[in-house]
Amino acid sequence: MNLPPLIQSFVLHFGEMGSRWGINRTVGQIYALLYVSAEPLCADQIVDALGVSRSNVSMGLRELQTWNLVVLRHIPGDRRDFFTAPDDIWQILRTLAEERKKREVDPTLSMLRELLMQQPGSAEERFAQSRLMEMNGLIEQLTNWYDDVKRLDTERLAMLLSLGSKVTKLLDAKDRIVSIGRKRKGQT
Amino acid sequence: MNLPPLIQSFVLHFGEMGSRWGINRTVGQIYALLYVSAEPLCADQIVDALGVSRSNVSMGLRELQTWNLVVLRHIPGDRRDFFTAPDDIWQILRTLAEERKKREVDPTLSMLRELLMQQPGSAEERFAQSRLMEMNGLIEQLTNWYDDVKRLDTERLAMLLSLGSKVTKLLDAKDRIVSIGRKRKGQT
DNA sequence: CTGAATTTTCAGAAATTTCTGAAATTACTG
DNA sequence: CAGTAATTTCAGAAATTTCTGAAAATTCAG
Repeated sequence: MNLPPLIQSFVLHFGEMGSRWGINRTVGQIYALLYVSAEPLCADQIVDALGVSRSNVSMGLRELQTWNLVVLRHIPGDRRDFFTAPDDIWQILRTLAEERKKREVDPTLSMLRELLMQQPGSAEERFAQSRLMEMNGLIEQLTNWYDDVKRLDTERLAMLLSLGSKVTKLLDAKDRIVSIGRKRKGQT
Repeated sequence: MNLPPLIQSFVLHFGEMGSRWGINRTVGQIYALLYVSAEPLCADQIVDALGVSRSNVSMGLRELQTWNLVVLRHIPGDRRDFFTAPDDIWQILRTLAEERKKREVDPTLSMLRELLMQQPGSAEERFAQSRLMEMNGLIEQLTNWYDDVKRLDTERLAMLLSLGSKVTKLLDAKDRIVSIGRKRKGQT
């Protein structure tokens, strides 16, 4: 590996981290390298920087493309493919969330729905289905929230984050008002 | 594997999914099985249900314990250890979030902070640091939100989720009011 | 204590994943 | 087109992870 020490540390960390997610070390390293590079890089530059085989880089870039995490660029008068990570880190976050949902959450949801359609054949299965229902409900709540929030522009999303749990104070206030309204009408 | 078909499907799915996260197939299967079982199970019951070796189950249970995802139970007059998943799925979600943060986010944050302390040795490193700052800032926003929200009780958390992006409408209203206030005082 | 029941450990076997080099394919230039 | 540059494919090598069986350790009843 042939990189300035600071960049090397970052790249190595992402390589290790990658294996905790579903991606392999090389893919993690390639992405880290593209992320901190000012200019787009071509495959051979990545080979030199990381010291892995050309074919490994080719496969890694292909995987990053299936994740939509990498942008293919061309330099006029140059036949090679160049790659970058998007500039906007919020966009990267959105892509990551979307792809992970597609790969992890959606298949789980359809599995749950399928199993919940089945007629339970025993008390054990009936109990299991009640647990699957709880899981299905939780995931639906989370994905509904996500589907709603992901449409926000970045400024509003950041706002929503900075507000955090304070949101619930507004809700409490609303609840109190509603409850007072009910009391006036004599409904508990 | 010796399980009712519905439960077997669920267990197998979780086994596969497990490998997409940092856990292995057996650990995923054990957890799925405990999750859908009405009663606590002992290691040998898990061995029979999943058809894996006793030692593998022992290691899997130990890993689940380090994740705090599993509760050890004792039955009076029985020397064996019995295990369950917590009843409350929201609690499971909280534990999962906390442990994943501990293992994935926290080490990344300290790596970033360490690298941001270093004096850049070149223009490349200086650019890289600017990218690390963006990443650090994003992760801090997300973890601050998480640290705030995780303290909410389940009812309020569910409220917050169901509100979703509507929160920002309240914020917009607030902003309009503030901006009118400013105009009255003649400050843009 | 003794000994049986239970759990854990761990060396190495088995399975899986990652990576490479060579060959094939594709894409472009002149 | 012919030729070359660039990329992809893929069989098998290398590395890593997972799993097992046997042995060791622990726990507890009598």
